[in-house]
Amino acid sequence: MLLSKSCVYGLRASLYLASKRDGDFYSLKEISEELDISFHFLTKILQQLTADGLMESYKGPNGGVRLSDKGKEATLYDMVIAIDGPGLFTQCALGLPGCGSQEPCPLHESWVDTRASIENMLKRTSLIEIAKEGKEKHFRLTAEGQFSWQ
Amino acid sequence: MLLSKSCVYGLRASLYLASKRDGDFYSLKEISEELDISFHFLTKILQQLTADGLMESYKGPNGGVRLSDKGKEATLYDMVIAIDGPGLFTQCALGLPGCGSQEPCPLHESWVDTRASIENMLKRTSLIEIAKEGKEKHFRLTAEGQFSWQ
DNA sequence: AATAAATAAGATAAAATACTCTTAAAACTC
DNA sequence: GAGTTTTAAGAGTATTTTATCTTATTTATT
Repeated sequence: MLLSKSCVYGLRASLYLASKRDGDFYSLKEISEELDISFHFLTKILQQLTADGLMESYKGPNGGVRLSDKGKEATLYDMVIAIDGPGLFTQCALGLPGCGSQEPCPLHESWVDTRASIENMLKRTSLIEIAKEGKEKHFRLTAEGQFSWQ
Repeated sequence: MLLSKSCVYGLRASLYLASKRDGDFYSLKEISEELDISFHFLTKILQQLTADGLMESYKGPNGGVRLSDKGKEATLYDMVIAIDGPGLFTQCALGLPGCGSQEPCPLHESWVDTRASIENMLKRTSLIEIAKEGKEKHFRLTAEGQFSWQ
């Protein structure tokens, strides 16, 4: 798969938050239940995003997580980088270290373009914009479609 | 990563064979040494490609593997399908089952295009053609560049 | 101050992927 | 036909990814 499961869960949770009221904290329990993601696993992933400054968390009753100012401007690309790292956008399709225009593998030239198109797709729009569109068009964010943008 | 390691090893071995004299069998030992891939692991992967009809094998002294007629016309796409399966070209970027134009996820429309560009890149040229270009331009097929197209 | 609700963090477990080892089967050489 | 070389196949191990469980720590409420 293109993205790890951690990354996909992180993206879905990010879109969830991007669709909610700005500034409010949403509990991990609620997010994990609505998006049907393992609570503990999601906790780990969002901790990473919090450590990266893309989210903010607050402990205690009525605590939870929300997008930080940085997170509100972030794109899918920023989230992918924070969770899966830059590998997808830098590595050789054949896994050869140091592959580049200097010492290319047979796929290098084609792959550079394809890689860029993946990168551009993820960079194109901010989470907030995607969530806005998702809200308008009632796009899915879960397998069973149980989540509603409200 | 985009492709599994099995898949990358399979592609590299396929390009190796595509660059060699048509019809000759090349031993797994030789391939694994030249391409710096674990012998036993490579064996498994090429067995898969043989079972799939993309390669032919011959046992005993002077035995080995070679591209079948089907394999000679194959593209990288065919090899990827044989090893990693069609998931990369069919699955939702957010992993949602049944995601499609009927019930799209927020990334669906963008992802469909990007996915197609990956598919087209892999379908564009046959192994033989890529190997021919690699030979002409001395492209790398190993980390250290020890392999030579000769 | 005590209790409860929530995230943080560490340890553990399960599953998938990557890799290795051993034995069998086929084909050649003598 | 005995011995050797090679792929085939199955079992076993290691590592990484995914997921769970347990114990802190922080904050609010009473």
